[in-house]
Formats: sequence, structure tokens, C-alpha cells
Amino acid sequence: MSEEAAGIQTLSMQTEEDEDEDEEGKQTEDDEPRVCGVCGDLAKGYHFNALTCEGCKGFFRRTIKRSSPLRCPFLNNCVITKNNRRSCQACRFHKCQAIGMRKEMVMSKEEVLERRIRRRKKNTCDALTQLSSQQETIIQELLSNHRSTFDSAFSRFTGFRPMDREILAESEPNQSDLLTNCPTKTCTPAGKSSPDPTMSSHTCSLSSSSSLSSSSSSSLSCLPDSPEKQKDCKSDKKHCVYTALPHVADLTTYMIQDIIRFSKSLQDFRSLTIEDQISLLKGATFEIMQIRFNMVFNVSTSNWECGHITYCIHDGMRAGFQPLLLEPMFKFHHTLRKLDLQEEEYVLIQAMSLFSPDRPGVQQHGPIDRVHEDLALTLKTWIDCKRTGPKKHLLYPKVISCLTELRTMTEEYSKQILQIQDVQPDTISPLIMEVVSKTSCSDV
Amino acid sequence: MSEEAAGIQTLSMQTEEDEDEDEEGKQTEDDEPRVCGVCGDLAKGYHFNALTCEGCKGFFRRTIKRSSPLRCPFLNNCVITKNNRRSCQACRFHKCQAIGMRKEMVMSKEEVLERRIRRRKKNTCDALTQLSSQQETIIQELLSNHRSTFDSAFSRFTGFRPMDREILAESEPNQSDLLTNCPTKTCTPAGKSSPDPTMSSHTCSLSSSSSLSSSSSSSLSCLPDSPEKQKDCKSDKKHCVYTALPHVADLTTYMIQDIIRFSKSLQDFRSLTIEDQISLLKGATFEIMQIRFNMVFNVSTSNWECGHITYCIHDGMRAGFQPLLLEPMFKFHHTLRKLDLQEEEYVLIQAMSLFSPDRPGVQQHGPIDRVHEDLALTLKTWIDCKRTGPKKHLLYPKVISCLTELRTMTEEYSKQILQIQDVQPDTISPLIMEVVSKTSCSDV
DNA sequence: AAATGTTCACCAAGTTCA
DNA sequence: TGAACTTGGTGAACATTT
Ligand SMILES: [Zn+2]
Ligand SMILES: [Zn+2]
Ligand SMILES: [Zn+2]
Ligand SMILES: [Zn+2]
Repeated sequence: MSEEAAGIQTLSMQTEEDEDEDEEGKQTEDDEPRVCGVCGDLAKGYHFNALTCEGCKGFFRRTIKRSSPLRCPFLNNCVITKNNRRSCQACRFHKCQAIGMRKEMVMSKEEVLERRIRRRKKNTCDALTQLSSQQETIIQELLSNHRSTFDSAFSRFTGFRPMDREILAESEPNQSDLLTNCPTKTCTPAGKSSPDPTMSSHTCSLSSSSSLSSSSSSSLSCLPDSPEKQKDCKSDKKHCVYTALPHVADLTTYMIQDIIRFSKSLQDFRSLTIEDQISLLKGATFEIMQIRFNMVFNVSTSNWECGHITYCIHDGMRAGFQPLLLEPMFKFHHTLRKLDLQEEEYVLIQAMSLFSPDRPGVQQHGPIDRVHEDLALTLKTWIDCKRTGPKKHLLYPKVISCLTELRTMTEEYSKQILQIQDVQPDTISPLIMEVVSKTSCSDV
Repeated sequence: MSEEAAGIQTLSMQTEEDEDEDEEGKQTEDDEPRVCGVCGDLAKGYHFNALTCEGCKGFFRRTIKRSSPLRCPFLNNCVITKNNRRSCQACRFHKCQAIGMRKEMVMSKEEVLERRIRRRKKNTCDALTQLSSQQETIIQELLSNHRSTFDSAFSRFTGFRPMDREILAESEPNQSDLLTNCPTKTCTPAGKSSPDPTMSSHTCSLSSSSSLSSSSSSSLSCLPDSPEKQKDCKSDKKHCVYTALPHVADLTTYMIQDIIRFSKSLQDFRSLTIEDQISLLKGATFEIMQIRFNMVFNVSTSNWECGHITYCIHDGMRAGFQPLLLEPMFKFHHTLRKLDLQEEEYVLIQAMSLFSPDRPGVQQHGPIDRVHEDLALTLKTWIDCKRTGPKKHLLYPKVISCLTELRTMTEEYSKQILQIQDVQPDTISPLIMEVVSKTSCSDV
């Protein structure tokens, strides 16, 4: 209102001076406060490289975008003020350029369009790819069950046999670059803890809740003999070749027990037949264990920080595992860890691993396939929805690729466990052996 | 002079106050704030730099435009009022100038003409020769979403079941001229790729994000039996009649997943009801798939060059499709490909296919029809605008004709898929079956 | 927090027509 | 002529991105 009022008096556009833009501002220092370089109105900040008011900001952008010629109806020397700035676009625009407003800083049509599309897309993913309540439920159930069955601080991991990091020279050096030297001979104290009878006697079994038992009676004889030097070792140093084995076996047993509890806590898992439950677990236990270990993997130290105990890849060696397994596994942990997954994502891939319909021995592919599908879509949607950044669309394929990689190790793991068992019996728990055994329950 | 005039005016009105406040009645809050400075009539706003009524506004413009000299019939000192303002043009105009109305602010003849031209252009040329920004936006959104959901190099197509190009002799030779001999028994290696659990389990479903599910439970029994030799085949060679089927099914599934993602990425699609989304997808998936395949169709070799794998029409045969479908499809690909469409045009026709209001089961024809219309007009305008050459006006009708042709194949495709499924079950993914199934979601 | 774009009442040009 | 209307520019307030 006051602006229009002043309009009349500023008719003498060219002649008069700015007169009174400071009347309103308390600061008598015109230079000090923020004044629009074009019209003298209050400026709130820099726009297109000059200190201007909101009006001149919008005017400049619109004029650039319009890119139609302007003509001064007066004498091309209008003095632009807050009140008369609308009277002559040509001189206003000229002043804009004169004080340094740059047209390059106005986003081009294409830039804006691109930005808009991108924004649309984001909203899309938020709104439409929005997690369905079904999917939310899936995640929540998984998270809850995961948390109650994964002791990420390993505080309940007690009563284990001590970790012995001495490397007893084996008959032949099967070193790899990974294993040339362990910088941390003793990564962390993992010595004796008070013996816990619960742990050493395994309270949990794949088929413990069922009448079916594909358990420890199964012999290993059906396994093809590994081409490696098992006989040598066997005869050589019976119980002390793999110094870390007792501890690692206990750790593994501990992990497996939790993984079984995790699986059995899932509705979709329980609704499968016992046979398929066992098949899935036999197929996925190793993978889930590695996924869980990955959650505590420190990518800069290459250590697994399991609460008070820290492990390194050499511990795997000391437990008798071979580079053929350890090397890809090491790579896997680095790759996956670098994806910096969130807990929800970790638990989803655990579940995806569990519900793999193509495990040996699986009878009912249908429902497992469906669950797997739901899980995969949920993970994908979750990533689309919750992740930001330009590379987010690459995350899902990367995760999948990690899982695929992991999958290729399962068989080798079983093989090496069986070898180790052969070399150093009575150290690996029956539970581990059961998981690793090839007998599918359908054979029972 | 304007100040003087305003002063007089002000004085006559309020007789008080210092002349500093001056300038018409903004400060005379109690007084009529909006009175015409010329005649005292109600003023609705500023006109040509003075607060005037509508009458004086029009009078001033006309007078300026006429630019003919005026003479006062009286003594050149008429007092202008609302009632007598028409009696002396000269004194009225003089008063107009006196209160600050500026002739420069009346647009000149040329300016007005220019403006008119500009407006005409908006209404005519723009619609015909220039893409409106709205249309630009449509195209850009489509392009962006198409590119992010169409893997034209098929680099993400992995984990498929291998392509087997052996042709097992069927009970009767249903050859056509197309199939007399396949010059490339093995068009390209399409053997095993590393197994990818994600692909083989279908991570995407038409109705996955809704509670509605028209999914796999639907039986096929309602379909009329195809007259062909299905019983023979069925009893003959159970699982290996259509050697290419596993691979083609995986490819199809892969394509469908991307097409669903494409559709769901479109704002206009998402704003439809879930039911209509499903109906549109069921109707258009085959067509969009063919359009996408057409983009990689090599018209001189008659091969589809899908990244590292190349397919020929015989692969369709080997997957169990019949000439009744394959022949028109082959023709379609040649015809469409020869039009040498650009990516923008391809994506527009994909969208036009998707937003076909007359798909079975569609409930809300209105909005779909509107979108379809917009798309068609955009395509037409695009062609008019971007294409050159004498035959450009023929392109749009030709494209439309291709779409019509394609449309006639949809039903036959569904029929043949169902036949194939009957002959060789457990090979076609549930997702494909869902797309092909006749159950409209309203039946659920 | 700063600086882009976006939105939308609102204002003042022209236009229509009785 | 002028009331009623259409049109397109304005800019304060808001949203988004970094
Ligand atoms: Zn300004
Ligand atoms: Zn000027
Ligand atoms: Zn008047
Ligand atoms: Zn007169």
C-alpha cells in the first residue's frame, strides 16, 4: 500500500534521487544493511550473484526464461526504485545485469526439468514404492526376531574352549597371500572362560522339535575324499594341528544355535514342513552366519569384533580352513561391509538366504519361492525408499551379487569342515556336523 | 508538476495535515481509500500510474491512442466529477495528466500487436508446431523413467536358465514359411550364466503392493481348449518339447518386471486405482514388451540383439509359440522398425499402449482416456515438430497403424502362453501367468 | 543457513460488448 | 463509454537442495 502511494511522486523517474528507502529501516547506514542493488528494496540475500530483493530475483529469472526483447517506453535511463520498478522492465533488467546478476545462474529449462523428474521420482519412491504395510510387517518381524536371536555383543558367548593362536607347522605350507603373516598373533584375549555345561552340550538341534532325526548317526563315508593331504595330517598330529579349532567350533556352534532360533521364530519358516525347514537350514546356516559376522566386521582392520573377542582371518586358518574358502570369504566380507548396510537390510538378506527355494532336498518350492520373492521385493523397495544418493539404485544389485558370491562358498565350507573333522575328530560339535552333512532328510 | 497536482488534490480533500504525508489517501485511512484521482468515482486500482476508476482508465487509453487534439467547449477549467466527466474530454484528459497518468504506460500500437501475435502463437502454432512445456515434461518424464527401467543392453539379465536351441521333433510339423529353416541354429551363445537366485524367483508382482491379489491361484480350466495337438505333446515328451521355453520364460519375466517398474514410475499411472493399474498392465505388457524388443530389432538380420544374446524368430517357435502369433509379430517388428523411430517416439507409444482405456476390466475410463489423448497429441506434435522430410505427416498414422496391428496379437499371445503352460507346466513363471490370466481383479 | 525453484493470490495491462 | 472480463507479470511465502 505504501509502495503504491509513493508511485505518484516518483514520476520524475530520471531526475529524483533515491530519497527515502531508509525511512523504514532503522539503520541509517544505507550501505550496511541489505539493500537490493537493483531497486533499493530490502534484500534478503544474494540471488544470481547479486544482493537483491525477492522481486528483482523473480523478475530476473522470469526475464531470462522469457528471453523476449524488452523496450523502455521512456528514455532508457529510468532510475529503478522499489516503487517504480514495475514500470520499466527494460531498465530494470539492464540494472540487474549492471550490478552483476548472471543469467548462467538461472537454471535452464532442461536443468529444471531434470531436477523435477528427479524429485518426482523421489516422491514416487516415497509414496508409491512406499513400503506396504505388509512389507513393514515383514521387516518388523524379522528385526524383532533377529535382535532376540543375535547377540551382537557376544555377551552370551561364554563357556567356550579357549582360543589358541599358535600355528603348528603343518605337513605342507598351504599359505596364501592372506595368510603370510598374522600381524596380530593374538588378536584379542580369547582364553578360558568359566566352563558352561550348556554350551558344550548342544541344547539345540535342527530336528530337536520333531520326531525326524537326520542327526549324528549319519556317516561321512559318502563324501568324496578331498584331494588334499588329509591322511598325512591325520596321522601326524592328532588333536593339535588346528589350534584354534576348539574355540572356533564353539563359536560356530553358538552361532548356529542362534540361527536356528532365528529361523524357528519366523512364522513363514515354521509353516514349512520339518523336512524343508531342515533343508533350508542346512543350506543357509553358513551364509547366515557369515552375514551375521559381517555385521561386526571392521573393514579397516579386517577384524571381526565379536564383543570382547576379536577375530581375524588367520583364526580361520588356525581352525583348519583352507584359502580356497577363506580367500573368497575375506573378499566377501570386505565387499559386503563396504555397502554399509543397515540392520533392516542385513536381516532381510539373512531371511532371503534362508528362504532359498533351490537348496538341495527342498520339497515344496512354491511357498518358499513366494516368501523369497516377497523378501527380495521388500529389500528392493526398502532401498528405493530409504536410501538416498545417486548410487542407491546400484545397492540392490550389489547386495544380490554378494549373496550370490557367498552362495558359492557354502559347498566348500561343508567340504572343509568334513576334512577338518576327519583330521581332528571329536572337536567339531555334532550340531555343526549335522548342518554340514549331505544327507537330506528325504533320505531318512 | 505531479507533486503539485497531487498537493492540490490532497488539499482540497482534507484541508489538514502537513503536506508531507501527501500523496493521495493512503494515510487518510478513514477516508475513502480508493477514489479516482480524476473524477472521484470509485477507484479499483492504479492505472497508468495513477489511482483511477475504470472509466478514466479507458478514457485515458483511448485518448492517447486517438491522439487527436481536444478542445474544451467551456473555459478550460471544468471540474471533473463522476457525473460530468463525459461532458468535457479536454479538461478530463488534462486532469488525467495532472494527477500523473503517463502516456508512455499505454502500450503502443506495435507493442499491442506484438503481444497479440504472441498470444495467437500460443494458441495456434504452439499447439501445432511447438511442444508445450507440458508436453516437454511428459516426454522428459517418460524418457527418464523408461531409461531407468529398460536395460537395453540387457546387462542385468543374468541368472536365466540356459537357451536350448535343439528342436525336438513334434508330433506334427506346423511349419510356416518363416520357420522352414533356421539359418542360425545357434544365433548367439545363451548358455548358462551364473545362477542368480533373485532372477529365478520373481521379485515383482502386479499386485504385490496391494492387498488385492489376482495371482497364481487362478486356474486355467476356464480357457477353451486350443484345437492343437496338446494332448499328444503332453503325453509325448513331458518337459522337453519346448527347448527354448525356460530361457524365453526367464527373459519374458525379466522384461515384465521392468515394464511393471516403468509403469509404476509414471505419475499418471500411480494415480489410478490399483485395480485399473492391474487391468492396464495385463492389457499392455505384451505390447510394451514387443515395443521394447523392437528397439533392439535388427531389420536386416531379423534378429533381436539383446546385449550379449541375439534371438531370432525361431526361438519363439522353440519356446512353443505358433505361427499364428509369430507371423504377424514378425511382420510387425519389421514394419515398426523400418519407421526408424527415435527413443522419444518409442517411449510415447509404450505409454500410449499402457494407457489404453479400452482394456478389459478397466473401471475409470475417463482419466485414462485423457492421458491417452495427451500422449497421442504429444506424439503427433513431436513428429510435426522434430521430424523433417516430405513423408513426416505419414509417420504418425503409420505408427498408430502398427499399434493397432500389435494390439490384435495380445489375445493370441495369452492364448498360446496358456497352451504352452498346459503342455509344459512349471516352466513359465507365476508373473507371466498372472499377466496372461483372464481374471480381472474385479472378479477377486 | 544460503540460494535455487515453485506457488498462487494479486495487480494492472488489454479486450469485449451492451 | 465503462463494467466485466482475460491475460500475463509480480513478489511474499514456501519448498528443496547442498
Ligand atoms: Zn529489487
Ligand atoms: Zn526505462
Ligand atoms: Zn474517474
Ligand atoms: Zn472543459
